[in-house]
Amino acid sequence: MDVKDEIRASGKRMTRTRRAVLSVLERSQYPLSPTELYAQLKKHKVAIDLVTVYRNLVALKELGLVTQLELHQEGQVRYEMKEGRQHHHHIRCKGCGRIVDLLLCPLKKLTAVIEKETRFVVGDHSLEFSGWCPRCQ
Amino acid sequence: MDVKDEIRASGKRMTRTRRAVLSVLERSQYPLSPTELYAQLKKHKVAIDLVTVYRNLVALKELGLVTQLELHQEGQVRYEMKEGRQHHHHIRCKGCGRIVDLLLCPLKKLTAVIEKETRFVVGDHSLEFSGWCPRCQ
DNA sequence: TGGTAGATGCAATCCGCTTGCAGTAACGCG
DNA sequence: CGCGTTACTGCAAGCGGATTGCATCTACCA
Repeated sequence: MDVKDEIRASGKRMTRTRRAVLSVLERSQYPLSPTELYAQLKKHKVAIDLVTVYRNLVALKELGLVTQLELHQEGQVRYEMKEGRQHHHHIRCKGCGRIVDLLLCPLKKLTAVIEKETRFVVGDHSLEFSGWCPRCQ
Repeated sequence: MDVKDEIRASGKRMTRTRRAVLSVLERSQYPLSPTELYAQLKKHKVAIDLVTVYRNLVALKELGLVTQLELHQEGQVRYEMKEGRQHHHHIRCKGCGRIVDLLLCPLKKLTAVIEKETRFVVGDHSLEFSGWCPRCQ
């Protein structure tokens, strides 16, 4: 089942703007904020309103096609395609803002420990690093 | 050196409102958002403006007396007293919003791995869990 | 190809947080 | 103890990210 079918199957529609939003997200090397995504769309001459970008991101998140993340002390959210990529975290440079994927997650074992200790049922976790990238050091 | 001396030593002053802000933070069992802190102060009949709460939190953070944290998907920051407490993380209930301390941090070793892998110099990290507390399950 | 319900654009609004500025008060010094 | 410096406060206004209401448009299936 491709993306269009997945969207249709949920009763949503594959529109011109939705296609454009997906296309920019797919091409991006790093997670985009709604504003950055909007800017990209404008650069590609796509006629779209910022509100529509927000609403599409919500819809795609509900469908499980994109992941929403909040980087440490950024004060805004970011989105990236989920599509086949495994669970991972990020590190962000305090100098230039560059964001890099971390392909590790040390938290699987930890979840069991936490559930035992707190009697919570653990759902999500958020783990983000910040620091200084090679160029900004 | 007590809190008042620390404040004075940095050229700042121990004012009526700052004392009140510290007092509420010291008594709280969990990290408070600026708005929650403001509400507490009002409840205790302290005459203070929300802006002053914000400015005091910034000042206390600069002094290293309080820690600012951002819980996963909350869209606001929280503050807690640092005072003698060791580095820790939190878990928040998606049902009732209750916040509980986790007295562990599995990330000391991980930092070295990340620095080697990415060539970043790792500064801060943020690790927050959410889930369902015993009562809300 | 027409009907209908999801999607869009625009304007307005919300909410957390910050800034500018004039007036107030903490506190070290004489 | 009172004075002056300067940090602090309150009020109003502003800002940026995100959301909502509503009239209009359009995807898409019968």
